[in-house]
Amino acid sequence: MPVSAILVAGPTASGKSGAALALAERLCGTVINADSMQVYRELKLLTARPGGGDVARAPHRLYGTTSAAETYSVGRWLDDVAGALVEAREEGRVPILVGGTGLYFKALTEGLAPVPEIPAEVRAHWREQADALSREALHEALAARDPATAARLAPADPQRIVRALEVIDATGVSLAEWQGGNAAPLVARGETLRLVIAPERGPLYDAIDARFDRMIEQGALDEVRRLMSLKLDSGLPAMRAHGVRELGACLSGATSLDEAIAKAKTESRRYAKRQMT
RNA sequence: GCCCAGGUAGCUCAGUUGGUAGAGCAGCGGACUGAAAAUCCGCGUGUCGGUGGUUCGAUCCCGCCCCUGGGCA
Repeated sequence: MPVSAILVAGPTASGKSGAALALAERLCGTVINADSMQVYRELKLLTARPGGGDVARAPHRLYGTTSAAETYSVGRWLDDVAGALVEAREEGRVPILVGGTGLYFKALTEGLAPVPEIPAEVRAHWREQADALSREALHEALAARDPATAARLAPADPQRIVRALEVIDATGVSLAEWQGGNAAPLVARGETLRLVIAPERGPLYDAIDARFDRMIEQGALDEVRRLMSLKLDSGLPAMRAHGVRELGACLSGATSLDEAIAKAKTESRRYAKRQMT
C-alpha cells in the first residue's frame, strides 16, 4: 500500500517540528504546517514557528502565510493543503504534515462538510447577537430555526451555536444536515503513515515552561508589542494565541512580567492537556 | 520579650450559634466538522497548624506550644 503522506501529531512542545524536519531530510520530504496558529505571519516566536535554519534544511509550506488581521479556518487550510500536496507530489517529495491542530488532521483524513462560504455580514451579525444575547436566548434562537442542530449543542456553547445560526441563516440548510455528508478527504487514512508523539506529562510541562522562557529571551515581548501596534480586533484568532493576551496585559502595565509568564505557561499546559485527549 | 491578626484543598479564601467542611483558580477525565492555541461538559477526604482540656461529640470553646504577618519595646 502506497504512503501518500506522513502525519506527525502530538501536544505542543513535544518536538513534533524537529521530528518532521528530520524525516523530511532523510526522506526528501516537504514539511507542511497543520497548526492553526503557525500560519499567522506576525506570530513567529510565540507559535514556535520553524526558523531560518530549519527552513534551509527542507522545504516548509503554509507557515506564516496569513496576516493576523485575517480569520483563518479549517476550510482555508484544506484549500491551502490541497495546493501544497499537489506541489510536493509534482516535485517528487513526500508530504510531511505536522501540527497540533487535531481538527485539521481530522478534516484532512475524513473530509469536511461542503458548507459554502458564509457571507461576512451574516457572520458579523450573529457574532454581535452572541455578545448581545444571553447564552440561553442564543440557544433558543437556534432551536427556533434549526431544532436538530440545537439539540446536539450544549446551550452554554456560544461558539458552536453561532456557527449553526450563520449556516442555517445563509444556506437555509441545517448544519446537522450539512455535516451528514462530508466531501471526500484529501488523503485517505489508509495511505498515511501516522506518528503521534506522546511524552510523559511531567517532562512535557517542564518543556513547555522552558520553551516559554526561551521565547521571552528571544523577544516575545517585542513581537507582542508589534502585534498590539496593529490595533487588531481582540476577537481575531491570532489574538488568542497563547501569550498574546498575557504579555499584552504586561505591556500595558496591568500585570507584572512574572505574572504574565506564569499565566501564559498555564494556558499552554492546559492546551497540551486538551490536545492529548 | 510583650500586644494584635492570621494558620482550613496544590494556591487564594469562605464556613461551621459545637454534630468531622465548600467556592474560585490550578489539576485530572472527556467532548469536538470553517475562531480548534477556540468552545464546552464532568470530577472536591482535606491529620480544618500541634498538643492537652471542657463536652455525648471539637475544625469551632479554653490552656500551652509552633509558624507567618503587623505593631510596641
